[in-house]
Amino acid sequence: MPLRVHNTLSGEKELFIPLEPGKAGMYVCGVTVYDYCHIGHARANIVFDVIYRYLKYIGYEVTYVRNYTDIDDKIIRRANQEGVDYSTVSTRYIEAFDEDMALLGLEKPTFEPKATDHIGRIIEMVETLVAKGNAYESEGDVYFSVDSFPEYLKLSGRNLQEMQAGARVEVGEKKRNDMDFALWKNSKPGEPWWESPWGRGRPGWHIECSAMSMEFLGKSFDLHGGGKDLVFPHHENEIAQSEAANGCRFVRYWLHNGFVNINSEKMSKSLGNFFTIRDVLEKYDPETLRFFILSAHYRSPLDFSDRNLDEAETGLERIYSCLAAINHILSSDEESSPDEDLQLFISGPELLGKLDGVISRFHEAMDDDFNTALALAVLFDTVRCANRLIGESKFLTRKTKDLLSRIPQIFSEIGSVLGVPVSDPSDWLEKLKTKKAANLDISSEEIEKLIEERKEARSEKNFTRSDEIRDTLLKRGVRLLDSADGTTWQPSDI
RNA sequence: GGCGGCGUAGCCAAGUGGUAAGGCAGAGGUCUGCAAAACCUUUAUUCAGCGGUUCAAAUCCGCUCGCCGCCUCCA
Repeated sequence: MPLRVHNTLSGEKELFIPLEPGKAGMYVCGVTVYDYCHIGHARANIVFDVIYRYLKYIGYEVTYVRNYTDIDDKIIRRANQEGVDYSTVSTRYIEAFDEDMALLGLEKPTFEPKATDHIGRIIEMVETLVAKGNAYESEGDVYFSVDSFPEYLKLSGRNLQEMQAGARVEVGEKKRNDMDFALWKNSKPGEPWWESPWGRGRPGWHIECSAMSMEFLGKSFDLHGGGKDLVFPHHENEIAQSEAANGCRFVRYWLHNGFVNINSEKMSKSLGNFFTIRDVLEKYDPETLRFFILSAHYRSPLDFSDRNLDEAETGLERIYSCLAAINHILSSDEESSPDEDLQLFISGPELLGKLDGVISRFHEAMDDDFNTALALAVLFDTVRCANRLIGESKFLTRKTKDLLSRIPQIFSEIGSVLGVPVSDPSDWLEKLKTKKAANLDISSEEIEKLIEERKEARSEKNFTRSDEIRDTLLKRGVRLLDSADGTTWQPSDI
């Protein structure tokens, strides 16, 4: 099945046909670097990371550009508050962003341009727009004239007249039309500036993305992504600038991810209801966060809560437990006899059939507008079937092992696209245990001592005492696990 | 007010015309001295409500109710 993507421009899923066969150009609006990133940023970046990886996985040569907007009102305001240069602020948060993305396991885009490295391009573009009559200078500012671009608002499906009638649009005497937006801003005293034909100034908000995408991907390219909240005005304005300046279609497919919500409300800086990526990674593994984000379709809202993260953790643990069990079986040197080797237990054929279909089911899911939730379900389906085979096999034949050995390979292939699961199973499980154990108020020596005492009690059939020890430990957050090999323990809230 | 989206089991979540994926929790079972853990099995005659189109609808159309987003910086 060919790839289909939901295009905001048409509001429908469309067949993905790139400009050049075999190649894909993709631009994603990065962050304005004035603060630490929150989970909403994590979602956007993880979603487009997966899209980038999937495009490569199905054979496209992808050029992926994700910018840093490193000059903007909020950066300047922050710098003024701290009494430092704007670049001190932007540099700090660019580094923080890079660290966060690395922790989340994101692949590096092909290019990560900064707006301030492309001021020349931006000025050229503004000059073109002025020359073509789509923009005008006014007291050192340059504005885009929305009346000069008849298709304005085609992405968000709004109506210009109605928006102008809206009471919330501020009247600016410098503008010819209230809806006109700044391409270039005259810099006030104390603000950073660059020389331009209109005097010293700095770029407006939207123009940097138009200039940088054109620089790296050309006047027209395949995919442009970002959060839903960028549809208007940011992407609408990008379209107006780019198409007016270049006289051709700007972007073929517009992709927008849904928000992360807190109690069904959008997480945002202005509402103050946000968690930074750093906050969350203190409590949860990056793969858990990724798994959580991918468990919903990228366009749907996603409710963020400890409970939902815990559920994601439990789900991922199920996958890793299965993989660990398989690894354990494959590494054991237990041998069966030659005629037993050909046997496969009842679930064998079922698992065989499943395994043959896993990759194509994964493709189907992802080809349908990157349905990662469905893709994850394919993994669970395989896990259940594998567990059943392991459970009912009285002894492990060569044939069983061969069959099971395909699972880690398949999961690793899928993991290379989704970014989960990508860890060594026992390492990941061990890490989870360690994390939980850190909250206990009892030392492992103490626990081991009690386990030893309980072992003696049990050998004497003193079950009253042994159960007492077990209960005591459980109250302190330690769960005992009896097995044929002896007793081990784990934190009880796993 | 304008535009857009959503409403699927206790919870999370796929499915957008052919008779409800998957996960978590719950229940039953295997195992166990008893447990726990693990694993297996199982859990929606029904998709917010009401009408309509159709041989057939959670899926299409209309209306109603509820929630959310954008319209101002925002992933």
